[in-house]
Amino acid sequence: MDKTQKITIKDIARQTGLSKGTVDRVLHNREGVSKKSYAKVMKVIKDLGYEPNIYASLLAKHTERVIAVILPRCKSGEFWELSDPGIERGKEFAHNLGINVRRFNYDQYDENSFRRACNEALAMDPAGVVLPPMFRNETMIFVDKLRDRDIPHVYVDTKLETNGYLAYFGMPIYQSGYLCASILTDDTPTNEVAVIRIQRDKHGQSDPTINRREGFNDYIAEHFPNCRIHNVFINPNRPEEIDGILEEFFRSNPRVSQIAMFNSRIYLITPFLERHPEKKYRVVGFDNLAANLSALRSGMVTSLIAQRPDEQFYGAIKALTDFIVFGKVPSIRDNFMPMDILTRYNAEYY
Amino acid sequence: MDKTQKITIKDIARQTGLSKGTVDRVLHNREGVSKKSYAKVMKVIKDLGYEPNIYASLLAKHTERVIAVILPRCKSGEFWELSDPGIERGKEFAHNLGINVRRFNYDQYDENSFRRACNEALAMDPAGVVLPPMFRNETMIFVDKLRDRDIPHVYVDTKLETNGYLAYFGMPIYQSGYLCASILTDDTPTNEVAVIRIQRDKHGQSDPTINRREGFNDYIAEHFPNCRIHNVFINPNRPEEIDGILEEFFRSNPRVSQIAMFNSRIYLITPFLERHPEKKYRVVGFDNLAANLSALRSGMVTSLIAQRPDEQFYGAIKALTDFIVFGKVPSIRDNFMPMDILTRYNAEYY
DNA sequence: ATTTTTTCCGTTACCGTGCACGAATCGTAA
DNA sequence: TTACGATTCGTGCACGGTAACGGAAAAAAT
Repeated sequence: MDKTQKITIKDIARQTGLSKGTVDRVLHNREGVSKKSYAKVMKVIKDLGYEPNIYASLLAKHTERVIAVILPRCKSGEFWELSDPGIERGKEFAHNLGINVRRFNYDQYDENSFRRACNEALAMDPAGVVLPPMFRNETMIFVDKLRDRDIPHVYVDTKLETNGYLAYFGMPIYQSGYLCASILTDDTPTNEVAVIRIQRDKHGQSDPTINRREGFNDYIAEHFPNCRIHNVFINPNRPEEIDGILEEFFRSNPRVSQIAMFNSRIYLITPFLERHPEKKYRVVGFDNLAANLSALRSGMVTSLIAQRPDEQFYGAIKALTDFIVFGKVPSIRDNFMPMDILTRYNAEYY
Repeated sequence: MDKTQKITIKDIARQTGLSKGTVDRVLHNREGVSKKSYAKVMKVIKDLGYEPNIYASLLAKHTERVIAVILPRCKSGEFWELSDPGIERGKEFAHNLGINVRRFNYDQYDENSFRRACNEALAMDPAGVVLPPMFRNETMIFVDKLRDRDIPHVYVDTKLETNGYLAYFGMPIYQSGYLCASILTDDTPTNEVAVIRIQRDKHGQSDPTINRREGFNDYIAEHFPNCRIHNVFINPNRPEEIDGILEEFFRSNPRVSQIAMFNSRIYLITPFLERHPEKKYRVVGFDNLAANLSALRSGMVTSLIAQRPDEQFYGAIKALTDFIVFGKVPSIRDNFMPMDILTRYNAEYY
């Protein structure tokens, strides 16, 4: 308890017969301290269990420190917007400890714009960086620069298998696919399922849905080896085509009644679903976008699996702040967020 | 941004032609300030957008402030233990803002012990109190005393319909029953379900399972009006009887294959379930106790609905701290936690 | 008008750290 | 021994706010 008066630098100075200036030098590993004094101070610090007073420290130190958060520009209704509240909470947390959080946005389909955002962040000489590694190569280059300058960084969403990162906050992607399959089939015998996929020209971006699909396929293979998985491709840039494709597919495969989608755009198929309420499709998608939630509420979508992007960013900023201010290395390096199962009956509380 | 130098009380003193002492008095509503000066200071504070520096404040203020958390003694493996990590996180948060969190425990079946804990807390002259209102009457009396002393309090878990509380953090209990029914039936036609209930001599305690049962019954009535709900009573204090009761019931009701339980003790029936793996019961319970989780992993329990008791306490302590330190009144007074649906495939990430 | 009381306000000494400045001490070479 | 640079260390102010102390001004009482 705090019954005993808190130990201060002055106490240590007195105990060692040195001055607070010297104690301060030891505490910050600054040069100009003899080995003997250094050892003496360290010993007393340990014996007395000294803990610095952060208020006093923050008050006396007037360097502006900033954490850079580099992420795709949040378009309204899209995935990255979900991380917003988490960033705000992180900002508040960091602010209480004297650190500003600044965001650097880029176009998630434009590698150059990503590079620009990174450089912009670097120019601020940040005390730490949070980013999802959207473009593999550019991220590697950027992270190397950070390492040169001793700037810690934390990955969110996905991570790179480099080992310089301080922490990672994301979802267990493979398992999310596995979970998706278990919900879709509800563990009851299943012969055919449809997976709606998105046709896209690759840009060297990391694509978490690949991993997720593996988990899905594995679950199906393990539990229902005879189940057939149909792949249906749609193109979000040609919304007018989608309905036709779906109509066509489900007309020729009338026995398929379970539908999954591995990205956040399950809402794309709701118009189709709404035209076939009698079919009672079982539909599982990902992420609690507003459009997805409304499909959930109306009963078109059965379940959504949500990954708390906000918690990811909050966790990342908090971990970075703790490291910068207190020197605390995160006890867990790879942090997996819970996968929330949302149905129409619990969605409104998320 | 913080480009412009932060406004300090010295700035305000200069602007108003008064001294920092007076400004300080105004800021804390202390007496001894003329109306004229008061108004002048308030105006300048507003004009310049002054925000106090909490570090300096915390540093200069040497009063020990404490938040009292009054809750049942956490027995290992029982419900209240789940709130522990949340209290710890809250403690850390509060600590960063110069507030200590102290717990006061009592026996959850003993009203006198609850009263003693309350008085003990009161004797510390706390700056705020967090408590689940376990005993209605005693809580009312206690809360009245708090109000007399202007001590804010926050309810967790359940709330009383008094209106003196600062905030409430809990789960939507009725809806949790509704959700439970929807998961148990998976929206497919159902004729019979079993609800395992606990026989207990009432002690004037609040019993959230009543409300939950209502939600459950309503869902069933709305969706499957012909479904029969069997009530099976067991007594946790006579564990040796439980198996016999269950065997007996399910022998005479062989068509019942869906089981729900509204308290946190679904684990009580796993021995029975394990002896009948061929029946493939669909089982839904509440709360992620260690014992429940292991039943989930082994496949005996289908789903658990968890209510994040830790988040409740964290939220409560945070809200109280924000109120005490910054005077912030919570933007949302009644805060409902998400109801997490846990299955064997996502449970390990909670 | 003078004294007493009350109201109002400025001054000042902190709180615990950070850091710049300059002084003391040490080692080494002339 | 003296001189001189390099180390090592102590001193003191600053950070922004708090609150006790006591003095000045205003109001009330004599």
